[in-house]
Amino acid sequence: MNHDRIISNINRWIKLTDEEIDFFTSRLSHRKIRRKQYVLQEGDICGHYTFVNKGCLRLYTVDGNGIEHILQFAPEDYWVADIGSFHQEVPTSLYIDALEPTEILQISKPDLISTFEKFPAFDRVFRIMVENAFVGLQKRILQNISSTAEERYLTFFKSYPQLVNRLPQTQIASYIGITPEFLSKLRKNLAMKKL
Amino acid sequence: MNHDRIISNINRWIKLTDEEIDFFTSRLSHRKIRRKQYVLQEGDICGHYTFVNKGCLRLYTVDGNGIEHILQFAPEDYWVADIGSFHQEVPTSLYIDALEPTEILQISKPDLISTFEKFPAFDRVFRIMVENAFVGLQKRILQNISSTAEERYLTFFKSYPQLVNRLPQTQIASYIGITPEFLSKLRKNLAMKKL
DNA sequence: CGTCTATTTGAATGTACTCAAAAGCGGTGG
DNA sequence: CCACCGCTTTTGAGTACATTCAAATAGACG
Repeated sequence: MNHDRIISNINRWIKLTDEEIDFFTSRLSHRKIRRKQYVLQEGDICGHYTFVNKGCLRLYTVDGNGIEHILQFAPEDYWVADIGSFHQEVPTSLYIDALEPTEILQISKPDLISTFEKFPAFDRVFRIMVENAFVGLQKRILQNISSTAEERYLTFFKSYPQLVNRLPQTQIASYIGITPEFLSKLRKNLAMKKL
Repeated sequence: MNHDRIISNINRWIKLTDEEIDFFTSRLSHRKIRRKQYVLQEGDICGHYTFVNKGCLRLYTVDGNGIEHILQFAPEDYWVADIGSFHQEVPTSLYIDALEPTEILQISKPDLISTFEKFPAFDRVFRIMVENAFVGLQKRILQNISSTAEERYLTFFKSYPQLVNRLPQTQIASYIGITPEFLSKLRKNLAMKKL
């Protein structure tokens, strides 16, 4: 399996030694996920950090009315996990599944812990990764509490241009927190404004 | 200055040695902040992690219409910083100020970096702290995209019971993303339901 | 080709906001 | 101790934003 993508992903934050890279990549397992196949289901304990090499996953909940609410899309070069379930080893209330045929690399919790113990640089790598994700979530919360649905859609459009024409609109609606019907109407309005 | 609170805050995640604790606490600076005084202003580079020993801070933005949107309340035992501005050393778009007379402990970026270099355990401490904050933000996003204002208020009520009667309602409204007028109406409805 | 899902459209409804004004409340100075 | 000031909270009417439900249309996949 080719580890170029995950290595350059990590090297973006910290320059690692060959020894560190070899140790880490030797712990990775490779999996192919079919469309709609689950990587994590409600009730499971999240036992891996998952890196997407190809394809696209999503992280979401299902509420009491059966409506899905998407927390994160994870296309190529993204990490995904239920961090709370992973670290505290409690059952997750989230799902991860594939929106497309997807190839992933995973590291298990024991392997990640032993990596932290052996090479503290990885504590730093994962600290920085979470910090960046944290900042992204803060921006999203500000959007949600301060903007209309139209503004949120336009922000999504600018932030993830490669995903807009790749994902079904229902998924995008679920991510920005509106109904698919209303997103359809928003898009119609936007199209009319621009003509 | 008394460091009991911050030490027990950190020991919650990792048991530190006396040497680690002494090194860390010797780098902390103590400040008293008056009500409405700024700890961070838009345009500054966030140069410290701030721990609240007493009182209450808030982290927020001001939008183009002059409306404040609150990202975080930081009462006793909470940490607050603009993590993005801190790590990438870019000007912040956030404000931190005091809702009450407040006492804080701060560690500067150079001191935090040197702490990380000398004692890698602190990489882990701060990784775990950010992970926990991250999980909290995920829950808040799910609330925002899946719930009505009334549900969000009730969740806030359950999550921060000690803050509900301590903060002005305008601040809580700003946190859950509604107008103060509408929060007032919600509370009236809730009071009537329960009688 | 047929089936399943996604998208669009419309009417009716509910949720939340705006603006304006009144009422309540705490602190400060005379 | 009272009167006043500034700020928060409440109230109401009118409006805008977003949802629900139902049905029609369009696309995608096997």
